Amino acid sequence: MKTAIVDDDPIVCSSLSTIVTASGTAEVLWTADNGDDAVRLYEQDPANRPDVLLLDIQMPGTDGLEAARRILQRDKAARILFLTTFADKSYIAQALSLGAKGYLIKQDVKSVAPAMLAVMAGQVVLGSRVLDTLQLPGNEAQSGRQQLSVALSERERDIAELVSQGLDNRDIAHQLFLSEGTVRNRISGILDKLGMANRTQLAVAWIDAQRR
Amino acid sequence: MKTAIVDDDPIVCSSLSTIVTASGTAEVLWTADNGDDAVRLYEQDPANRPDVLLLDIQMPGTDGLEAARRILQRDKAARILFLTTFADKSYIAQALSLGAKGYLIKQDVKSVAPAMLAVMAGQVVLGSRVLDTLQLPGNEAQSGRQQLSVALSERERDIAELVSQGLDNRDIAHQLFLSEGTVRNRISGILDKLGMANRTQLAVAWIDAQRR
DNA sequence: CCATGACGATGACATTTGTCACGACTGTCG
DNA sequence: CGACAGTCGTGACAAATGTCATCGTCATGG
Repeated sequence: MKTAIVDDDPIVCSSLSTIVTASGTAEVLWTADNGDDAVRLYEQDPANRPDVLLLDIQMPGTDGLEAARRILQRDKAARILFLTTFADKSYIAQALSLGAKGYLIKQDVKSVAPAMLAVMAGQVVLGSRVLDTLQLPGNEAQSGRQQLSVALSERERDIAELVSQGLDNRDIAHQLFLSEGTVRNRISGILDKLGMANRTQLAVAWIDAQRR
Repeated sequence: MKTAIVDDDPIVCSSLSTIVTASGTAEVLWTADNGDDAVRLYEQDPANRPDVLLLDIQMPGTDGLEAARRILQRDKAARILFLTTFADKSYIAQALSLGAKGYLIKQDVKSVAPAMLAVMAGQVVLGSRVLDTLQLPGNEAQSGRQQLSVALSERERDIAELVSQGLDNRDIAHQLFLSEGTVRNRISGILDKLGMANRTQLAVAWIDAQRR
């Protein structure tokens, strides 16, 4: 199987390459660190396209969603597997409505190879936490628009930052002049938005996201 | 004030430089990414030595403790401020018995500048969690030797790894074929060894440590 | 042999964390 | 104006987490 990797973090790119290659799952045709390059490289040689494209969402400039949009416009058969840090409801909704073949969380790297195989086999793959994030029943109301709130509000980011420093709720409340209950509620909201199960996951993902 | 920074992670080096410089606390004379270079650079120009040396402990080759030992051997007046990831009891004990002027945890970067000022003023600075790690009463018994158990056992590392992936105790227990109670105990032990307060701190520090 | 330490387990306990259901205030936008 | 979103607060409750004391096995090394 042939693949290509798009991620603005060179560390992620190379470790993904290693994993994919070492597992014998696929050969890596090329990598890119931004959406524009990705689109260009994908269009370049129609005869030698990746079977599955691993695509990060958060990138400077043209992001993964936009890149996917453009690629799918030309090649309806493109198999795109999003591999990103957050299980943001808005991102997931957009990715899937675009026609992506999968949405994985960077957290569990080991699942990349099997996911690629599944995608090759025509399946759609969602990371464990991704599915939980979406409420399965028909998303009535809310027509087609989805301005849910990509990412977090400023206050939420403040709190996420402190969580990622290992502070407990009491300390966070003290530092932000809030009640402990509010902090708990805020964090609960953040976890819900990002499809995470606990503060540790938030801390880990947050650090990963900041390190850009 | 003049300073120098020693850390094997270039990202840490540069961000520390930025912080120290931007805060107007000190100018950075040089940086090094290993103990040997640090000793060499320190000895090089006795007339233009850093007032405070920021020193990481975990580095390939000659580590921070060894470097400090050698530097202090020649210059008893050297002011060394350890800045490292773990509040490991053994590390702290060694650092302080060597005559270091401080021991900070990388976690809270903002405290670096004030700590340097305090050290310049002749004080010894310990990060908040560092002090808690040491039992204040006379450490009777155990003479001078300290082979506590630098770092963690293999099993403990297994668990730390899973914690840093955001798994909860139940999942960790399941994945390692342990009881949940054992997992709790193991984590409790790890936190104690490293002077940390909760799993989130462990996760954050662990990721930081692995990213080398 | 015996001490030691890593490993695993249990049960009890206190604390922290996460959820839920509320109410209230604010500023913005159609 | 009303709808709405973001913010902050409370109280109650369930679940997860961390700590302790205590026990047993096993391997290793003096």
